Amino acid sequence: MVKLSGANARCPIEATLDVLGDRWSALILRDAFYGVRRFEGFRRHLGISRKVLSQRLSRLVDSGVLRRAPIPGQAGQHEYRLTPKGGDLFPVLLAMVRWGERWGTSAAGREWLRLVHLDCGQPAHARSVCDACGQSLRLGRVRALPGRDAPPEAVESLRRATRIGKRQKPSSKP
Amino acid sequence: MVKLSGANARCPIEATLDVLGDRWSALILRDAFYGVRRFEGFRRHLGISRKVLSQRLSRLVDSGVLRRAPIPGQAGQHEYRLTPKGGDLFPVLLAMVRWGERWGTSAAGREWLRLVHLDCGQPAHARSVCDACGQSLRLGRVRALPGRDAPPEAVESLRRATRIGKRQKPSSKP
DNA sequence: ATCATTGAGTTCCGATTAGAGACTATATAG
DNA sequence: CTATATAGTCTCTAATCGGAACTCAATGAT
Repeated sequence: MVKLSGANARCPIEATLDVLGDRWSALILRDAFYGVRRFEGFRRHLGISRKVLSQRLSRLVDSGVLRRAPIPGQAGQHEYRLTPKGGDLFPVLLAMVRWGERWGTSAAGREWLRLVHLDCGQPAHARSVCDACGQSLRLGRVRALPGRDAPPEAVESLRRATRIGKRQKPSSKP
Repeated sequence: MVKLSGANARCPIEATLDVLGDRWSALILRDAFYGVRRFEGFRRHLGISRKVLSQRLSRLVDSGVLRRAPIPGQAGQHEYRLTPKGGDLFPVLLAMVRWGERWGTSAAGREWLRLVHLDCGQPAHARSVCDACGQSLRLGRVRALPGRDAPPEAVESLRRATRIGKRQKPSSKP
């Protein structure tokens, strides 16, 4: 929808937003996780216009998260299925479910969706843990630093963005 | 941006998308996690127009994920800070980072961002685990079912959406 | 005291995009 | 042969976006 801004072009969050950053695309993927596969299925469940659905599906296919495959017995019909790349968005959706259940305006306290973890049979509430130590990743305990491949202008741009308002004297007496 | 569709009005993912479903809002929150707090900081780092930034910040404040507070020494100036509700979106962002690092077009294999987990000192890569049993939540191992409070029309709507194309005979001989 | 600058917006304008709905094309059921 | 279902495309209008200019208050510099 919007092209990437230069300095942040490789930011992994923006890369994800290229796929999920549009409301309809996110909802289509949610429906795909629910098991919807057909054009008319998405259209009816989402109440989206055909034009926009067509555009979004094409984009999702182009970006490799959905695959369009003809249905064998049904000539002229096809289905949209998650690729491995698309399936890997599942944790993002799970995190959204968790937040929505906790904080969503009309969702709070209600069980709209029941996720069952087949491995343990319990309701599955997603928790984000550190890959390395297994502890929960909480906001204050994670420090975001520029990575090895962060372009200098991105680092500089962020540094300036966090420094607004702290007016240092540009020159005292030399 | 878009109002919720009736049958899914309480879906927790849609509740989350009310906040994160717009690209700019998501990027503003990302910057907030990076530590950006001021209007001009967001504007400069994101390259967003003042008008849209103003609208988005107002919306994020209205929805309770950011708090607008005056800066003591600096009359007329204020900063936008994450509320607890906003800070709780962190896992969603972490999941996006993870996906972007794995699959993002230009991000794959590059370390643009380095997240350090202060509790263990290692690079923090988020993993989604089941709250109950602690195992990783993988797509095929989680079944999504309608919850206790799912309105019947939502269940019915989804059922129909996943049944498209399986033409059953509507009536055999009575 | 005055002038320039910065922060934080608002307003206006032209260009995009979205959505509603009509229209098309193909396949199958009866 | 006709009606219906799937999967789109096309057109038209309404909303939204980005850009630039404008406002307004508070500093900082001269």
